[in-house]
Amino acid sequence: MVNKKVVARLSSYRTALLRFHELGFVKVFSDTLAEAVGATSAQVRKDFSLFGISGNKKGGYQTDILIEKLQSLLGKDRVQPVIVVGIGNIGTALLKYRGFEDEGIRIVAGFDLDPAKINRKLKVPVLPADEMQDFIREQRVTIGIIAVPDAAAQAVCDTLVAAGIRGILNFAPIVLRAEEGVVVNNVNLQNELENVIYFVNTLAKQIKGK
Amino acid sequence: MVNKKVVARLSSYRTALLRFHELGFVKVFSDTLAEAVGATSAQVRKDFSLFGISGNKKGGYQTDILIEKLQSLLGKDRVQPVIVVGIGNIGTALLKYRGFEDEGIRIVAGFDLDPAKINRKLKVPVLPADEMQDFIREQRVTIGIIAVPDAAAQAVCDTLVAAGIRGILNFAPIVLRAEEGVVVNNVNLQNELENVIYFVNTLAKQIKGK
DNA sequence: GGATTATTGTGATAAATTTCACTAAAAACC
DNA sequence: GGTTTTTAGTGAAATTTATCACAATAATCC
Ligand SMILES: NC(=O)c1ccc[n+]([C@@H]2O[C@H](COP(=O)([O-])OP(=O)(O)OC[C@H]3O[C@@H](n4cnc5c(N)ncnc54)[C@H](O)[C@@H]3O)[C@@H](O)[C@H]2O)c1
Ligand SMILES: NC(=O)c1ccc[n+]([C@@H]2O[C@H](COP(=O)([O-])OP(=O)(O)OC[C@H]3O[C@@H](n4cnc5c(N)ncnc54)[C@H](O)[C@@H]3O)[C@@H](O)[C@H]2O)c1
Repeated sequence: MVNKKVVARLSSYRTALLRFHELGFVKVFSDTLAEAVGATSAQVRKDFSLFGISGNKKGGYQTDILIEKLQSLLGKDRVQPVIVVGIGNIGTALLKYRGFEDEGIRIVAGFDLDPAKINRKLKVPVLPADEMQDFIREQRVTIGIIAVPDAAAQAVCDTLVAAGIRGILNFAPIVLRAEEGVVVNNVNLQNELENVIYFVNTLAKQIKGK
Repeated sequence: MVNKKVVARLSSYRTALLRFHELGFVKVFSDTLAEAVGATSAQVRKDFSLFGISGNKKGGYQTDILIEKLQSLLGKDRVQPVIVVGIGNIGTALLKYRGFEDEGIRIVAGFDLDPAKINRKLKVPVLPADEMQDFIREQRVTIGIIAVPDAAAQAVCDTLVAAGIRGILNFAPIVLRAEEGVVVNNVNLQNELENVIYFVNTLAKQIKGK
């Protein structure tokens, strides 16, 4: 019943609400929120009802209470430690990004095979890959990001899962196999770009064709 | 009828096929392909039938012909020039990534407001934002990637569209408004991570609850 | 305080997407 | 050359996801 898309919308609602809150909005209506995230008002209400979130007939939803509930649903009530494996282009971008901290996501370490990438002095240290398993166990990290080349991704996945990682965000363009109970979410940037290219090309053809 | 998800699968089929081809596979079956991309064989065949791609009863699909057809559908028969706006963490990762070139995606320039980021000498030059519109028009670029802070994203989007960009891959966590006919695809990394966190947390609860 | 208005909450309905399950045809086998 | 096997192709069915539309109700107005 609760699927990836609904949860993604919850995240978007939350992001939008934080902005509204900052702008001083005390309450917000389903259609305001819908507009902000590109959905319909009925969908906003349906989504909320799915999680037992209710507002006020007339009067909408109280911004701070709503934020509170979404925070809790999305696990924002405590800091989530996350590690990044593969400190190349993408891995570095993630490590350097300052936006996660305010959102309760703390990248606690990076790992890489390449000795040149290792640096224990950084605020977010980059450690050798062979220290990864111990680190995960000791720090009880459950979320990992895979940003290694595709050929290495499955092996890294296996290692992570063996050490106790339960959720993976994967940037490598392959389908990872992991045991039941491990959550894998893929971000394939090339596919995303190709998607744009496809629709631009077909739209262009349609227009020419008309 | 043709939606984002189908096209995303086409991209995945293509990626998998290139690997199969490299491994010397001359033909491939719907269930092999399905397994490689995490789909079902019926879905693979349905997807292909949607695009008029047919194989051979028994004998499956001929790898090279299939690749050819997907290439053409995905606009790989010519190089697609792309620009990146905002050469921060994500923008830099994209500019430096070597994998796009082999895939017919050429990042032709980056743009940034910050003078410190400008460098015309690079293989992929980083240019001042105010040269962006002329560049797009002169080079007839139609695809752009937005990797600027959320507060700047809508303005950048408007500028891009005014200059002729028809498709946008957006990394900023806001919903961009663009005129009809402009394709916008959002990649929200924070949402993707929160998704993983959500499902890890709810799975953990379920297990404890049982 | 009764009428009016605005907005939620949700069953019913519709649309989209996926899977099923079977037909047809090509290849392999005997 | 006929039989068996294998796999594509595809309508039909099932499932999932989104929209509609309206009753319920709280605030506002007069
Ligand atoms: N950068 C992009 O824009 C982009 C775009 C599309 C896809 N991707 C995908 O994202 C992934 C990462 O891309 P990137 O550009 O950051 O790659 P990269 O080559 O810059 O970095 C990969 C890093 O992983 C490290 N590594 C390799 N094997 C490892 C292992 N077993 N354990 C730990 N570290 C290991 C390497 O030393 C390197 O530092 C790749 O799968 C790539 O296909 C990236
Ligand atoms: N880096 C990540 O891991 C990450 C994670 C989640 C979301 N994001 C989102 O991706 C976007 C980019 O993130 P980032 O970390 O690369 O940001 P960043 O701050 O490192 O880089 C942004 C760049 O955009 C430039 N810029 C600002 N306004 C501009 C304008 N009008 N025209 C041209 N350039 C302009 C800045 O000078 C800067 O170089 C942001 O919206 C961020 O919220 C990034």
